[in-house]
Amino acid sequence: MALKMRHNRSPNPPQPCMLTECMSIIAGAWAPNVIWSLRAGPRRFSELRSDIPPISAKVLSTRLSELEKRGILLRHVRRTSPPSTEYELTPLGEELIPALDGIVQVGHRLKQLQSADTDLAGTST
Amino acid sequence: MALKMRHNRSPNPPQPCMLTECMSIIAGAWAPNVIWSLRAGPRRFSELRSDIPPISAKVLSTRLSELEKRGILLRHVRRTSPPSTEYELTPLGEELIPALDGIVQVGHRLKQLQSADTDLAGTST
DNA sequence: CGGTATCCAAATAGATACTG
DNA sequence: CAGTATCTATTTGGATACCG
Repeated sequence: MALKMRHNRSPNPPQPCMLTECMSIIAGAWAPNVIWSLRAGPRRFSELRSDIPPISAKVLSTRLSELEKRGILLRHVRRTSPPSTEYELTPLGEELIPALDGIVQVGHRLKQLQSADTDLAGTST
Repeated sequence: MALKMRHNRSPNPPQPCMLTECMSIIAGAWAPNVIWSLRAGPRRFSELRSDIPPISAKVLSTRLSELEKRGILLRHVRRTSPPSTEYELTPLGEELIPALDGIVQVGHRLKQLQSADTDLAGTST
């Protein structure tokens, strides 16, 4: 019988493919920034470009299409002159904000740790 | 004071570079899977390879080095014969788990939504 | 303004072979 | 077992030009 389960070493990773697939939502260097820029409300294409300085129109356009297709954001075109387009997070998209925030928190502490290390290295001789 | 605050259109994106930098912790296709596989306790190199099926030794090795350097995990070498190495999340690394989990939750609902769409499309004629 | 098309550069990943 | 080295393939991003 397969009852000789080890207390650790559990060969029980819950679908790594699922994780990979979910992570692909925010894949690419810029998707998280797009979501982040939209967290406070709708933004237009050129506003997003200013929010996220070195992003090219092509990449921004590509990311926006993908995120729209996945249901993370909505695109709203106004046929004014000049034309105007607004992008806005869906409720589901908004749920990604806390997750991104969590990662930023960890990143922040990581930097503090590294500063502390440097600090100690400098004072220990 | 700067009271003429616009209710939206706020030109106030909190350091997109910071977000980008933090996100780079989990950059690459496999880093999240590595962290995920370690969430239940220490794992050895070959165990991680089995956990995350199609990962090559080179990529796993690269990711592990990066994550170790950043302080997300610890490497513990046992000079036994044959040699054995264990990888383990640091406390900071463990803090990434809830964030990853949040993303997975959203991904999961996204899939449900898409199934619902398909379902409706099939029944509406 | 809000994109798309094309071409090119850089980063990431995979396959294979080899080492301690 | 636990990697590293090398080479190549794929993906991603950037620059520029151009269109509605």
